[in-house]
This record gives sequence, structure tokens and C-alpha cells, in this order.
Amino acid sequence: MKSQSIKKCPECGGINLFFNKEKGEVICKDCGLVIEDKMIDFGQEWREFDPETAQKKRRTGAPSTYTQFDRGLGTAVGRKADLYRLTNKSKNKFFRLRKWQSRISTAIERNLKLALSELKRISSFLKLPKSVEEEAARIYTMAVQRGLVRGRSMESVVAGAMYAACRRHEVPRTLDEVSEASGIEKKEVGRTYRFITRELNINVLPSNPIDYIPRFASSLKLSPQTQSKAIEIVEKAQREELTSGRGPTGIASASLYVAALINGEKRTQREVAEVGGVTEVTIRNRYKELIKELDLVENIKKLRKKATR
DNA sequence: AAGACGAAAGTGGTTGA
DNA sequence: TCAACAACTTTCGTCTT
Repeated sequence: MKSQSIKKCPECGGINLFFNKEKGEVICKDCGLVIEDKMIDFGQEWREFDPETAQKKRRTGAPSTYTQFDRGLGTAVGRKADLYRLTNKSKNKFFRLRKWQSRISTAIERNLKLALSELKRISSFLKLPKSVEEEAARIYTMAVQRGLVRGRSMESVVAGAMYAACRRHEVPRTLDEVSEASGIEKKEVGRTYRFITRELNINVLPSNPIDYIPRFASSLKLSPQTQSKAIEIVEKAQREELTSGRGPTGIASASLYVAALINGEKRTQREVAEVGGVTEVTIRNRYKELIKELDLVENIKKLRKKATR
């Protein structure tokens, strides 16, 4: 379960901070800013209470990470300087090992290096937290090991992994956004995403409209009150089973539209549709269902009249 | 003039035979 | 593998503010 602190995001003033204990990050769900990302890099990963545990836990080196192609734990078969101690037999063995090492390197590792730099580019373009980037790297590495890249471009698999990682970490970016960041067509991203999640048996929860709300709300410059109103509406809609089978972005957008209306912070359907990555028509359809089922009709009408006066 | 609304036809993906 | 289907989009005309 996520725990939220009382602090505000220095970048956008958003209140939706997400604290990831494992990675020691504080992420703003509104703008994606990673506020405290350095805890691992500069600090220890453990706490020392007494000299005994300190002895056990202390080690050297950077934390193991998937965003380095070899998880930051690379080995290389030794250099020639060591050779003079070896017999002829072991010399042969040594050379064989060297040969294989370099073959493996060129095939898989070079690909990984390339892919990971691409992944980093996309991740920073989308302002994603480090933990999501790591996840994407992990997924991509698995995909490579299973030979799932064959017949697909490396870039599209990276994009698919990225999208999957976002979903799993509940910091969803839409297919459109991933598509824009990666330069891969939306269809293609979706296709590889489905493919790799199926092949790797990655269970991805159906994305929750609520996860989109803070981000949409902040790009529409809506107040926190409106934001929580929108969340309230989504929850209500979910209870009425209005949400199943519908695109989560449509629901999120429509709820925001209604919430903004109620709180007198009206945005046009156009604007909301824009940030939600859906069309006005979809907003209208969802919006119609929402006010019908959630007996908000009266409220809305009253508010309309008030607003015009 | 811009926004809201709704009808109709088209698109891409899922499902079930 | 194909057809039916639901959700969503595009486009366009009409009404409202």
C-alpha cells in the first residue's frame, strides 16, 4: 500500500507524493518529479545499530541495478599480465574463455547497452521515476533473454517494456505519451506491450482511472479540491459498475470535467479531452452516464444557473 | 464566435465459432 | 481464420451561450 506524506511537491505544488520505500524515492505523481532520488547513491542501504551488524552488512560497490547492462556487476576474463604463471593447458583454456566472453558480449550486451540508453531517453522524456526505469530495464532484459525481440525492432520492445513498467508502478502514462516519447507508433507500442506481457507472464493490473487523475488535474491547473472530487466521482462510478470495459482515460477525463464544473472551475470539453488523450465525444458519453447514474443532474443544473448569474 | 451536443460512419482489437 | 461486437474516433450539422 502506498503511503502519502504531507509535503508538497516543490515543482508543481501537487500534494500527491508517492513514497517508495524500497527505492528510497519520493515521487510526485502529478508532474513525475523525483524529489529525493539520492538516498541510495549517497547513503547506506541499511542501518547500523551496533558494530556487529555493521560488520555483517557493510560492503563496497554501487547497488545492483538493472539499468546498467550487466547490473553493474561486470566481470571480464583477466588480462595478459596474469598469463606468465599458467601452464600451456590452462593457457588454451584461458583463451577459449576469453573468446566466448567477447562473443557473448558482442551479441547480447551490446544490444542491451543500446536499448538501455534508449530506455533512459524515453524515461527522462516522460519524467519517470528511477524505479519505473529500473522495472522497464528488467522487463526488457527478460524479453531479450527469451528472444522476444526477434522480428521486432528494439525500440518498439523498449517502448512496450516502458509502458508495462508504468502500469505496474501505478504511475501510468498513456499509450499516446509513450508513443510520442519513443517515436514508435501507438499501435506498435500496444502490440509489443501485449506480446511481452503475455510471453513473460507479467501480471498487470487493469489500470485504474484514479491513477490518471492527479496528473491530468495538474496539467489543467485544477485545485486539489476538484481533484479529490473527481476521485470521489470515479469511486462512485466504480461502485455502480460504470467503469468496466471503458477506457480508463475516458473515465478519468470525464470525472475531472464534472468535478471542475461542480467546483466552478470550468474547463471546456476540448481542454479536458486534450490532456486526457481522448476526444470530446468520449468525454460527453462518459459525462452523460456519470450524471445520470450518480444523481448529480440536479446539482449540475443548479450550478449552471449560478454560474451564469 | 466558440462551446456543447448528438448522429453516423469508420477503425482497431477482442471473442467465440 | 472469420464474423460479430463493443469501445472509441472522426466528421459534420445543429443548438446554446
